[in-house]
Amino acid sequence: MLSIDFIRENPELVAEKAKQKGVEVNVKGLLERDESRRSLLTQIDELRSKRNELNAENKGQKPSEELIEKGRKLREEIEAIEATLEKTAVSYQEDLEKIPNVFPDDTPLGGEEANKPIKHVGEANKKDVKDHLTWGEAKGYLDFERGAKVAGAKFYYTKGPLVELELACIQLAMSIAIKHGFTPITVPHMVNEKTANGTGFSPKGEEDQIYTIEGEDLSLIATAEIPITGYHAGEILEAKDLPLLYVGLSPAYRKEAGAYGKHSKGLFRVHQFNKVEMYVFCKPEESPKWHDKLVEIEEELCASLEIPYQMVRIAAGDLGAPAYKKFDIEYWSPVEGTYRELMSCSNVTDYQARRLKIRYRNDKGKTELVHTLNGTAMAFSRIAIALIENHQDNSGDVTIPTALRPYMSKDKI
RNA sequence: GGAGAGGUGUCCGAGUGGUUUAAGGAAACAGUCUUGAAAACUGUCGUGCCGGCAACGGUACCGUGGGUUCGAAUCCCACCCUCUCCGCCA
Repeated sequence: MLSIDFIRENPELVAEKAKQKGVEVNVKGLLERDESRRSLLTQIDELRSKRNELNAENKGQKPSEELIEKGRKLREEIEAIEATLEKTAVSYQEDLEKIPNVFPDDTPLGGEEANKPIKHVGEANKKDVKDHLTWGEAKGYLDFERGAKVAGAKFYYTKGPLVELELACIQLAMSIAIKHGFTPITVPHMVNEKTANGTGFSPKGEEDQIYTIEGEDLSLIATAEIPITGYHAGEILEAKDLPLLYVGLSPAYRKEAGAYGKHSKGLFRVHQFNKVEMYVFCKPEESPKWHDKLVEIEEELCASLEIPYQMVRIAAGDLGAPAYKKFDIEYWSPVEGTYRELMSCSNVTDYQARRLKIRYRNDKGKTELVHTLNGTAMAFSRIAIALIENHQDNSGDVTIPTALRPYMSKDKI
C-alpha cells in the first residue's frame, strides 16, 4: 500500500508507474473519495465534540428530558454520517490497496520479455545429459506418479540420496545466512487472511494462488515471507534493534492455477516445496544497501553450489504490486540450453510495512515505517534441477559440490 | 473438545454506567543535588486520524467486531487469544 499523502502529492507519477506495471488504477477517483472521506470525518468530529460537551453538562446528574432529546438527535446525526462514511471508506481502502508500489526510473519498461540480464557467471554450454525428471524417475529418487495417486498432479515424493541432498542444501543455505548475521526462524505454515493480505497475497484474490482451509480463517503459506512479515505486524521497533535479519525455513504451498503446460515439467513448478528464505526489516535509508547484500549472499550460494547463472533486473511489468526493485537469479539449464528462474530478491520499501503497520522510532523520536526486503536462499525443488543437470556426467552420475559434502554420506549420486 | 478464570498504556496494576481528562506504581529519559554514582526530589513519558506552516486544536482507541444508552473500559451478543483443571494425543 502507498501512502495517501504521497498519492495526493504525486497523482500523475503514481498513475504513470501503475500503468507501466500493467495495473489499471483510477487515481482521480481515489482522490475524490479521499476528499469526501475527509470532509465526512471533519463533520463527524464536530458532532462528536458537541456530544462530548453535552455529556459533560449532564455529568453527575439525571439529565432533563430536553437534554436527553438533544443527545438523541445528535446521535442520529452522527450515525447517519457514519453510515455514509463507512461506504466511502470501504471503496477508498479497496482502491488504495490496488495501487502498486512505484519503482526507480532506471527500471526496464515492459513485461517479462523486457527483463534485463546484467551479469553472467559460469559456463553456459549445452550438454547431452538427462533432464532431472527422466534422471530422477529412472533412478527411483523422484516419484510424481505416486504423488498424483495420493494427492494429485504436481505432488511428488523424493527418496534416498535426493532427500539427503535436500537436507544438505538447507543446511548449507542456513549456515551461510547465519554466518551473515541472520537469525534462523521457523514459522506457522498457515496464516490468517489479515496477514496474507497485508503481505500482498490474497486468498480471495483473482490470482488464486494460495490454498485456503475451508471453514477456517487460515491459508497455507506460499513462502515464509508471509509469516515473517506478519511476525512484527503492528509493532513499533527500536532503532537500535534494526536491521532485523531472519532466515526462515518452511514449505511453500502454491496452487499454480493455470500454470500447467509451459515450463511445468517435473520439479520446476510444483504445489509444494521446501524453501529457505532471507528477510530484512531495516531503516528506509538502508534498504538499497540490504538489497545489494541479499543479492550478494544469493550469489555466494550459487557459487558454493557451482551453478552457472545469470542475474536479471526485473522489468516494470514483471515486478508485481509490492516490489520497488527486484533481481532474479536464473540457473543455466544445459538440457534446454536456456536460463531458468532460481531465486528472487525484492526490495518492497514500505509497501508491506504500511499495510501491516510495522514501524520504528527514529532519531527524532517519531515513528516511521520500516522497509522490508526478501530474498530466496534456497528453493529446493529448483535447486535440485540445477544441481542434477549441471553436475551430471555421461554415465548419469551427479557429483556433489564440495560445499555440500560435509552434509552428505556420499560424494556422488 | 468440556468446565472455570482472565485480556486495561513499555511493564505491573486500579477501575462494574456520568469529576476517567484511564488512578497508583515501576521502568525509561531530562533536570536539581553530588567529586562521580546511588538515593531523594522535580519534570517528561502511548498510537492513529482530521484541521493548521507551526505552536496547537478536535476526535478515536482499554483483545476484535457488533449492540443497548442522552452517556460505555464498565451492561448485552458473537468471535479471538491466554491461564488452570478434565478429556484426547505424538
